[in-house]
Amino acid sequence: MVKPEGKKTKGKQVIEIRRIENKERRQVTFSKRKAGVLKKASELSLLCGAHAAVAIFSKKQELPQGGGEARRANGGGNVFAMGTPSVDHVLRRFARLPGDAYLPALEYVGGAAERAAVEATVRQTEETKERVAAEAARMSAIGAKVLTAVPAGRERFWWEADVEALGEAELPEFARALQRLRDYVRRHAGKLQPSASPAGTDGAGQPQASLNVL
Amino acid sequence: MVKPEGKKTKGKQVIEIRRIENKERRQVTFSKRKAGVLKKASELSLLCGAHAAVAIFSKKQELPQGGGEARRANGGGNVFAMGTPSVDHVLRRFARLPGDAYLPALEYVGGAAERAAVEATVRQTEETKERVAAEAARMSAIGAKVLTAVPAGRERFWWEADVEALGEAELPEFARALQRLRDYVRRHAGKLQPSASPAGTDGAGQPQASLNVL
DNA sequence: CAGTCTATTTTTAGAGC
DNA sequence: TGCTCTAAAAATAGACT
Repeated sequence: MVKPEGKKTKGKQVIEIRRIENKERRQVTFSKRKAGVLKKASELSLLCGAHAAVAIFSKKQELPQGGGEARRANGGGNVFAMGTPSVDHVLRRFARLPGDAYLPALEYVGGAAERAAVEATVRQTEETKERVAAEAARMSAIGAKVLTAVPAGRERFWWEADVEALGEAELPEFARALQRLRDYVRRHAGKLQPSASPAGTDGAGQPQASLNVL
Repeated sequence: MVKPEGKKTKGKQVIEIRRIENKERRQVTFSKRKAGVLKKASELSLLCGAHAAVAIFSKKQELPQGGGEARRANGGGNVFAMGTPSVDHVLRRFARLPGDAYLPALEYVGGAAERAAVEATVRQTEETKERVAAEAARMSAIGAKVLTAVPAGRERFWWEADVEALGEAELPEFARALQRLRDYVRRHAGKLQPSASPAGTDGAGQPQASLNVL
């Protein structure tokens, strides 16, 4: 009988599903599982033709009672990721876009179409901010909003602003703005009679683009 | 030697990650994997203390070129789910809230806190719509937006309105509203100097609640 | 559809590069 | 952080209830 020579590793161990206190282990687990969730989500999307989006922030947005400046300074560390419609797992390889400077810690996982669109627009920089915005708006419901919570820093588009920080500083006014939009939607959602589209003066650019975003 | 008696099942089979054509199989897989993704996401959130949100729509939002009415009529079939911060897997059991009538096809997976808040407000019905809205706004960046894309029907709050349908019908005006909000954010995001919070007249309700939502 | 029950396929904890 | 490797834990395709 050959001596078993012992197992090389202990293999996957059972762990309780509760906050991992060891910072290092937590970080490793975060990376691994983040990838896992994204993969699963994209597979679900692909397999069942369903819209799916995932957003993951590396650290809880605790809002340390007004540490805005500090937060913005420390690099944000706001990891983030999102996926939409179908998505080939391979796309996850494209963590960074060419116009990387604009999308720092952003891990992009999206439909090839959206991704290409964003990438293209990003290249055109400044003058196309509006178009990028429109593009983002056309993305999945979550997608757009998510793009809104990218870590802060300079040279970002509005939709990349750190909404967190903004919330801390401009909460009152921002809340009011949000309220306005809310009211607006509530008002129109009520009499939502799919009549012929008012064929009005749109501001989005693309004609009947599907605006499935708030 | 005992006759193996043959295996009872073929066990998990390998499947290609591409759209499952068989509608039935697709539906089953959807259910199973949806649960899987949600679980994974909540575990990641719990294990690493990260904000995580998942949104899954049962059917791709293809927007059949103006089938608004039809879409709203056929029950939408718009399954949806979202998760935030921590989340005990058990919470997924609470697929339906007491005030179920208001949250039909909504599968809720969220922090105990948020969930409780929403549940409570939902119970107070009509007169508390505003509070529910505020609550939603206080949820994770994605959360709020997601709540916005719930399947259509009657007796829903604005944030449950079928933004898809709305987009088709009111696109122009809606786009303008969105644009306004956009401009607003862009304008203030620029001079984002984390000064002392203006301590102004908020409209959200809870004092320094973290408004990490667009 | 939501569970149940296998037999397998996947994912991943742990340790190291 | 990103990979690699291994062994064991989880997820899940398929078939049924």
